[in-house]
Amino acid sequence: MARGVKGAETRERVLEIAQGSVLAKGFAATSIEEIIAEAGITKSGFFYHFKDKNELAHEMLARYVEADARLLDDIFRRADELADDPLQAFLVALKLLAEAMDDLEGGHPGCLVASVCYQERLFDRKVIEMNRVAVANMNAVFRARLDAIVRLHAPREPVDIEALSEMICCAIDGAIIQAKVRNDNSVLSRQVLAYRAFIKALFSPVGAASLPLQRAA
Amino acid sequence: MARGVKGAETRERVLEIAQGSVLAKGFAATSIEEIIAEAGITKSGFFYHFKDKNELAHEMLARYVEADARLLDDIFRRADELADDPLQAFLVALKLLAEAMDDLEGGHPGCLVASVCYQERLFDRKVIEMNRVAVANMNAVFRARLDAIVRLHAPREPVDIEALSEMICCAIDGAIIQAKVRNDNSVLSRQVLAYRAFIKALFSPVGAASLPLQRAA
DNA sequence: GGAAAAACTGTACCGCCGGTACAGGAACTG
DNA sequence: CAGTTCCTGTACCGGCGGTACAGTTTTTCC
Repeated sequence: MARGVKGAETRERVLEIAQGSVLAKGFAATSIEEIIAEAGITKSGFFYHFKDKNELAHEMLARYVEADARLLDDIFRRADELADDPLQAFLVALKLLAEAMDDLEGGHPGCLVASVCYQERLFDRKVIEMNRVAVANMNAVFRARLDAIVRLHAPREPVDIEALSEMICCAIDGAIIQAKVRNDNSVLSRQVLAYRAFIKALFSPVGAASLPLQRAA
Repeated sequence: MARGVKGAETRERVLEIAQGSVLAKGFAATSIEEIIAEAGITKSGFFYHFKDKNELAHEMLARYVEADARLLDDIFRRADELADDPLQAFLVALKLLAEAMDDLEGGHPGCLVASVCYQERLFDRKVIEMNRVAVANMNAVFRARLDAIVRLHAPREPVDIEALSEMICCAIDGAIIQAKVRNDNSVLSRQVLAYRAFIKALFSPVGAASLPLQRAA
């Protein structure tokens, strides 16, 4: 059962190709024949790695979710190195996140979580549940940061931390959609920075530095 | 060529069924056979109304976009009746929007614009372009409102009106995704109200009434 | 009320593709 | 060289989108 390295490479290649196709056409329209053609393997080879299309979906989402969580983790870790105060670290992290969004060549390819949720009837409970947990974890990360902030900084106004925690994921998923529909890659970082401005306005002491909401261009 | 009323009813029924299926499974997985079974017509009947599946997609999106635009228009018209000042009218409209979101039985069924954008390779240019125009128009409506506001009210902080205009659509589309994934119908109105709080904080004079960000429950 | 148009039904068929099954072979690994 | 991993080749099934077309019922409108 010891997995070799070559098999893992093929799996990874297939998953990457499948993900691209799913984000562009949806899961049902993503044909196995097309995947194997691009991956340079045969149908039998595909079914050696995945027992059916459901398993492909499962592994694909698991891979995506893990990569996404790692990315966020890296950003917050880096932000913690750069700032001591929770609020400052959060603001730094959001800036790093915005920069990461801007660095995406050809725009963000799309959020698999969103894609799955708009095709939920196609997937089994395992996949749906994985999606739910992924979003919950994502929210929890931001929630923990905001909880830490309110412990040290009184908000200018009474504030619903849950709404604020959800808001960034909403903004990102919504911004990906706007970016794709309008073919404008700048939406993503702009919306992250808008959220950042909201946070800054809420928690910075009155009379502090002005919001960086003004657009560069 | 005089279109009868019965034909229009059947078309409408088919489009409604198709939309539900597309939002739950995606376009490719939405089989014509399933639609006609639910609509109580035959395959021949379907192809009498739509020359192919592409035409179904086109009419479905057109219908959705029109309904959405009308809904927004109604809300703003009502808000204009209730308030004279652009800022107050905008805040009223957002509250009405949040209430409308809360009144949806069984949660929001999903945004067809988002669904289409996550399956763009399935549709022809006409459909893609319709999607683009729909989002652009939506943004323009909010943009016009915000422009009117800034003409009368100086924002507390320098502000990127474009980011702010996009933000509400991003929030809504993102909130629909979160609501679906987490099976929590409260996300939508909460995010609309969070956006409203942001607007209020930005444009209300310093020292004004506190934000209604605190959650009721 | 009757003609014309609209709104379908019924049947038969094609081709593509997802999916399955299974036998066999190459390639890496110890 | 033996055993496992990693595939290939072939054959086949069923479902579905889509087409074609003749016939039938229902609605509309004069």
